[in-house]
Amino acid sequence: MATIRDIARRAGVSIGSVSNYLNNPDMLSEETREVIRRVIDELGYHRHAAARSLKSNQTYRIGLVPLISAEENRSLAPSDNAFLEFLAAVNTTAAELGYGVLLYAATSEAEELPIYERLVGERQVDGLILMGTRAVDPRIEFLNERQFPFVSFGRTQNSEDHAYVDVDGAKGIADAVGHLAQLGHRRIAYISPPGGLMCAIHRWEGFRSAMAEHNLPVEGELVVEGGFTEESGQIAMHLLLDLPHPPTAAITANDLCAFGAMRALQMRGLAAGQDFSIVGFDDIRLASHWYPSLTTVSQPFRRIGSIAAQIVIDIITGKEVEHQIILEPKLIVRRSTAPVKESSDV
Amino acid sequence: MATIRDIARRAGVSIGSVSNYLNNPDMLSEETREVIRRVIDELGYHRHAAARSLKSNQTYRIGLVPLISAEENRSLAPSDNAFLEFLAAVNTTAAELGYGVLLYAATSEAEELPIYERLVGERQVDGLILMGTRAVDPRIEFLNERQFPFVSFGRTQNSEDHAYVDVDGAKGIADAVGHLAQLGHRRIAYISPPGGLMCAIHRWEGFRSAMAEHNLPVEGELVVEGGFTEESGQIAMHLLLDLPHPPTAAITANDLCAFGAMRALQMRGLAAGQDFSIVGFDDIRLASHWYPSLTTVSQPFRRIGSIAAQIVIDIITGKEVEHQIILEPKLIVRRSTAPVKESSDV
DNA sequence: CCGCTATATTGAACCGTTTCAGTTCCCAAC
DNA sequence: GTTGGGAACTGAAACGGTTCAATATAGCGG
Repeated sequence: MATIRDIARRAGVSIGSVSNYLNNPDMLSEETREVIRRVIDELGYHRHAAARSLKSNQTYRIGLVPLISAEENRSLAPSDNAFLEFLAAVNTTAAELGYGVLLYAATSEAEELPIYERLVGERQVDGLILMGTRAVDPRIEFLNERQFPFVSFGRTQNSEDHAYVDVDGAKGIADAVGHLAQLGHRRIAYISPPGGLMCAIHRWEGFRSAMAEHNLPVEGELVVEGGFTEESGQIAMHLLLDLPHPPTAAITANDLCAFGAMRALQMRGLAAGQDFSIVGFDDIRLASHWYPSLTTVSQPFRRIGSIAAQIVIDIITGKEVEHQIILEPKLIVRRSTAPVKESSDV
Repeated sequence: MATIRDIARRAGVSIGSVSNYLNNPDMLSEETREVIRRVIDELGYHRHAAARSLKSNQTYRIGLVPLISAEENRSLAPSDNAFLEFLAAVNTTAAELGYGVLLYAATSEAEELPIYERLVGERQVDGLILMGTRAVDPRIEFLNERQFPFVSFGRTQNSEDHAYVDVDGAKGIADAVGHLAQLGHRRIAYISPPGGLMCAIHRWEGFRSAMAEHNLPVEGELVVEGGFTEESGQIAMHLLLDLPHPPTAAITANDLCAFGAMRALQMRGLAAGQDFSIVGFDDIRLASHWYPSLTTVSQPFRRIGSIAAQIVIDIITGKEVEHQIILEPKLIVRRSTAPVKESSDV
């Protein structure tokens, strides 16, 4: 395969000029550029990425370490459309800016940190995008300490010292509570995201304060820790329906969880959207196609992914821009929520 | 950051020994190994990936170029769970074998080939995994010509000369036809995958021959080209229901398409699984959670992804193994198919 | 005690870029 | 006609590994 030397020889110029053609074209005269252009075309020359990286310390790659559950059950980086939308946007925006996305799978939480250490240590990527932040996140501590460029989707306890994009989960949940309150629901259950996650903390805060604002009591038995899977929603809903004095509505961890909850209702002969109101989170594509269609808090995953890629590349290239962005989610009202039925509210 | 020379100096050995420690540890005496191990631990040393690649011509990365529609409408590399499952498996298996997965988004078909040329030309990856193969696929022609390691998910017209994993789509569709025929359906519609795709050809062959086998006529008006999206299914189904003599069942391009078709039924007051039978393809997770649950041809995406990664890495490392694998799909019968209703079969 | 083999270790050369100090050339200014 | 300065171009050195021919050392039989 052709090297920069082959091009130089064939074009009758020095390797320095060829390199300049590739990196600082306006240092060359138009004639020289033209000659080099022709030879490069002729030979179908491409720069050797590794050689370039070695010398320039840039890989033009950003890394992403998804947590993939081997057994396809409860995973924090949910194996669902939300992640896919996010990834698609990251990937598209990165590609537009000339960056590839390196994926390195972790199959358990314990594997994560070593993978980050390797990616950073081997200089496989110029920057990283994290997801599923915990309140205290060892990955973020590590990257901060190493001063490695990164951005997280989600905040942490100490978010002032790193770049992030996040959705105002508190507001999203508060809107959901408001919506249900307006429909007359008083016994509103809350199926929370998995404990360690920072988003669980924000959302809980939103739930708590919105309930207070609407003068609704938060009852311990109506608060359950769920997960981002159908199964978790199903289990949680069964639990709630087994209570002596069950709720009339539930706000769930995400849309998949909501689907599971709806399934539990169905199994007991209850109709979601009639006998019981369900609110999801995420607004994945199927939410609107579900039956009944799902009322849910919409997260703009494509925008989030695009912004995350943008930010981490800005950091890499040393551009000074806003690095801490919180987007507004939006409550999408559909058919899975309805006015409370007197009968069921014993 | 520490280099191999730092390690060598500090351990009192030559750089060659350190390199051997990393690549051929049994060339060293136990004592030397021990000393080097300690120093490496102490300094948290990792090999510089680019330097390694430059000399050894190996990147320990495999590439994947998903076709991502910017406007999130009809895409060949469908933005749905099927792809995600596949990707998760590729990524997991690759990681197990020490490979990362480099994603480079294409946002249009025209962009694809140039991206492959760059990835190969710049030696960004050691091998590639393709998806959504066309009957005559320029990407495959290019890679074959360059003798670049790759495997495709899906066959082509000339599949003898490249490695692939595929599902026996013909058999899957034939099974679906058999199932519907057994339920008494005679007017079976077929909503096909997009035209250029090789899988469309195989599946069509399966449909045609299975219909013949069951002595059912294939009527032109009951065959529609669809796509891998809900929208396409909805449109196609409306088309079919507008016919003077509509079908009683339909086999669709994939599960999303089936969901769209079911939605069209619903909009006309027809109940899928009662008034009309629908068969999907893929068996994504939501198929079983849908209402009514979807009868569909199950593709083992996780196995496919895992095998694809395995094969391409085998090719890269020069291992001689079976490189052309066809997996059996499996018809999963659920509630969206039922015996034909006499009334609707005018 | 010598030569021989096997094992362990060494370090220079090389991979293909980027970078930068240095050279050449040309023209404007005095 | 000399000088100074800028634009265009050159090529050696460096990036951090891997590889391999050469060397050192140890062990052993005769």
